Amino acid sequence: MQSRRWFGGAGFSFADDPVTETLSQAIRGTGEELDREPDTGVLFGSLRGSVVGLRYYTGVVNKGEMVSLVRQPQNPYDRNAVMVANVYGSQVGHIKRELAALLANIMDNNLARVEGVVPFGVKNQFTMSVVLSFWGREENRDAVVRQITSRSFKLQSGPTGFMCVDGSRDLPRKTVLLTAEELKNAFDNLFENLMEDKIGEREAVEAVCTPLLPHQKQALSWMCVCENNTALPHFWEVKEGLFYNTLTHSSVRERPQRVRGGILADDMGLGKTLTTIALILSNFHHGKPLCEPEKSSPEPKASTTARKNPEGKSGEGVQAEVSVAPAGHSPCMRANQAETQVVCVESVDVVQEDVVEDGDEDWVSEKKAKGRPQGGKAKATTTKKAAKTKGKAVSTSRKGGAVLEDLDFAAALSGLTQGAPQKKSVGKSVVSPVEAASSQSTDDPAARATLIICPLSVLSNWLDQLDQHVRADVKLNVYLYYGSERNRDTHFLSSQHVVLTTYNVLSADYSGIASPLHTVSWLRVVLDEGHIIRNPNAQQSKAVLKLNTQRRWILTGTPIQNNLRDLWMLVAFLRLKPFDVREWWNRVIQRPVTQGDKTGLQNLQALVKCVTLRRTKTSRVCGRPLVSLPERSVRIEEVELTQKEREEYELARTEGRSTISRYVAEGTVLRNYADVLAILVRLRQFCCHPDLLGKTTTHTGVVAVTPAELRERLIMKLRLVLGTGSDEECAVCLDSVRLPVITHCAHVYCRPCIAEVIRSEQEQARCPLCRGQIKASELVEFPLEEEEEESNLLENWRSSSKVEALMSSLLRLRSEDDSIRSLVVSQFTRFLTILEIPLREEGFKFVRLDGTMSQKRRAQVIQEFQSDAPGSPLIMLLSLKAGGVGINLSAASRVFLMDPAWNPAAEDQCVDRCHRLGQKRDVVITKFIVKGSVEENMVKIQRQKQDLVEKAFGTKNPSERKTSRVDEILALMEL
DNA sequence: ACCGCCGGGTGCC
DNA sequence: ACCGCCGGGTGCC
Repeated sequence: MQSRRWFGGAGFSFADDPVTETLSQAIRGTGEELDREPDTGVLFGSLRGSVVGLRYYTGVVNKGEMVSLVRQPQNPYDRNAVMVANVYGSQVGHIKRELAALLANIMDNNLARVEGVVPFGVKNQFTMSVVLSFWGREENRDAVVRQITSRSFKLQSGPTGFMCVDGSRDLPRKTVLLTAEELKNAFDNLFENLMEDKIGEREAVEAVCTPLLPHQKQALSWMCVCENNTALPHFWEVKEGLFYNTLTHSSVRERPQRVRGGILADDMGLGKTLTTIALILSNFHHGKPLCEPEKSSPEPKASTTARKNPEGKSGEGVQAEVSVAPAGHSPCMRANQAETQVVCVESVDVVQEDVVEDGDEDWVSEKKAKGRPQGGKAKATTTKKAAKTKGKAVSTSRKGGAVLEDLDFAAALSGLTQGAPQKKSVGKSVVSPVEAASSQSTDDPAARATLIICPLSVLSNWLDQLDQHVRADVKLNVYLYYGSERNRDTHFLSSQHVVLTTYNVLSADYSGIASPLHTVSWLRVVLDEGHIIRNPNAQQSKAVLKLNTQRRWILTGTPIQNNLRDLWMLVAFLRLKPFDVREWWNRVIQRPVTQGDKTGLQNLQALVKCVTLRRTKTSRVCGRPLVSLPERSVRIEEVELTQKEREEYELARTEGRSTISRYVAEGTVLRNYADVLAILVRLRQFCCHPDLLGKTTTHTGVVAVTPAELRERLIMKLRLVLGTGSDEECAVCLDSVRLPVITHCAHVYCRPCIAEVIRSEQEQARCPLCRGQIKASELVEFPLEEEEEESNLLENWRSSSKVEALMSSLLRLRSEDDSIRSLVVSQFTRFLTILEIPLREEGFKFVRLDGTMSQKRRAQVIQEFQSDAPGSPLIMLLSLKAGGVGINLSAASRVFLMDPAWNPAAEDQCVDRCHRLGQKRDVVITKFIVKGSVEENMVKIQRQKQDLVEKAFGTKNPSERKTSRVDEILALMEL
């Protein structure tokens, strides 16, 4: 019989078991095409079938529980085989042969996604019923129905009452639907109020020389608990010897792997970096510190220059601060050494959790193996006692000066009981988090390095902060894994304390043959700005998922922007079972939530809550604000145009209005969207400076005749839409446009996004915005030209009202207090160029930061601006979206916003770069608004926008967005 | 599986 | 005895 099992075996668990890995990969792999739109499929109907061969597998399925159907084309007995697996990836059985033939046909041809629900409970011994439902695109309905009926199965319409996740009843679940507004609010608040009341505080170890603020101590405490506490999240219970998940109502025999890590989603500026550094130093194996200061020989802070500068000559791949002491004698290694005195075997946090060790469990389970239920209480007591006994054993088991550490002890215990059946049955313990050290005992104790992955822009920030917050006499090995000369030796990497790298390097390595970063067994992986990996199709996301580590952290200020799907990737990275498998995420969370199902949302909230800590700048702890930032005030300075400027402006405005009116009359606004936008951009540019338009003064809107002319026109539009730094979004990915291309119908997308549309729709490809025909060959991108007329711009330089307004503000400021630094912000980089002239003339020392600069140059500029050395610049010219989040410009306390942005959040984000932790002065923001212009209207709309309750996330389709944007434009033009 | 199916043993009652 | 019937072995794909 054994030999007939070609796949699977006795109750396998998740990641550790290679077989399961294959299985979950198989599950992941299925239906990926359809999974791309999990919430758009239509239900064709359902039918009852049977699952056979139950007795060969260990997967348990409860009444009403969902199962997944996985094709097994390689099955030696039947190439049509369809395997049935439960939520945790354990195989349950197979679909009966004849039905499997039908499903194979449907699944292989991608005609429908097939989902299974088991209507009757666990007692099925040999076969069981399964209700299969078929979801897919409407155009495939006929084919599916035909397939089913031709094989004389009967398709019932509707879900036949067994669709519920919560399968306690055989009745269709009553779904409580939420209104869009409720949903939106709930979603907005998803990440709010996640502060656990019981969260304690924890001091960092001495090695961290910066004192932690109270909220940072809380975060540290929380992070340590997340890492050390092997208890399962509260939605797991032990029921009748099985691990039961209250979210999915399903059970597993094997203890699911607990998430060790989470999402630290604090607002930026609250010190996520510092807290993470504190975590690295404070919580090595078993809650003990990684490094302690070398008290014997305090060394002067040395060689900081080497680590500081990723761009130094040899710059890249520097070993920062080489540890001199042989590894074994380094204090940093102590945690691993048996002969060292153990300071605290269990951290305070762990002790609270009522630990039950592996061995104890077995002991308990054997005791009560026969006499079933009842006395749950008695069992719990036994468990507790066992825990206590064990605790004692640990603290007294010194043998020849060696102390058995808790886990070693646990391992020893489980070793003794190896012969006993590996069945894990623990009495229903009083404390809901069920512990078992089993997951830990599989950890590689040699793993010691933390890998930090961040965007290039904050790489230097990490180095700075490590330098700043770690005591100089602590030998922390930090290796910057970056640049072509980086050391790829895995032993070397493994021996570091911290390895720092970027997402780009990671994905570059990953696409290679043997990725060093994927070979190392990490103690911890930290994703800084973790929202970067929200697109699961991205190479860097895939690379990140494949890292081999015990603990996983995501640092982000913006865990989700507007789409539930963003969250999945984070969940998958954390391996939050079982939702790291797309199917369960879709079925349990995504589809229900997008359909407005209240329980779906509650599940989502529970899920998020158990892995996330988020505080905002305005959060309060015990009634006190988290951080006390200096005041910030906004004043609007109205700018009057000169007579001549006004005339020019009115001319352009009148022309623009008539063009747009014509589109409105023709009903072609949407189709001429880029044109409309261009008109608007032109007016906004006029408000800043008449020369901003450059050579784009040609009239748009005129129908082009020759292809060259058309191309020229499209490029011009593209430049108008994007080149100015306005925040246009791609209608496919709904993100800011990257690698912009413009279609012949004048709509702008990211090249990869629209290329994918064209690839998948082939000849029928249509523009997502206007449904016009599009072809790959007709996509126009920016030519690599420019710059000839830049000098022209500066030679015939003239001023403008807004320039004058800024200059007089700056001059006044300098005469009042010449230590105050300012950010001068515009969306138009050309405007920044124009501003350079008068700044130079008046003898202001300034730097400039915009999106065209190399990362290297950016870091230099930021450092220069932040430096308090005499003669350092007073002003930074900053393009609104340059550098993204996370840049620290706290040296500035004045912000001049030269032109209003579409998106008030972009302005806020920009201001936040100086109004953040470390800011000593009150921050004053000045917004220049030209009186009687589009700018005034933009400010009005910004205000309305803030009050506006938008429709729920994700569901809003791109053209809808554009429609509302068009409404805005009409309002701006007073049409 | 308290089934169905297979195949060997068996063969009036 | 080329059947029926009985009862044991057996059992997913």
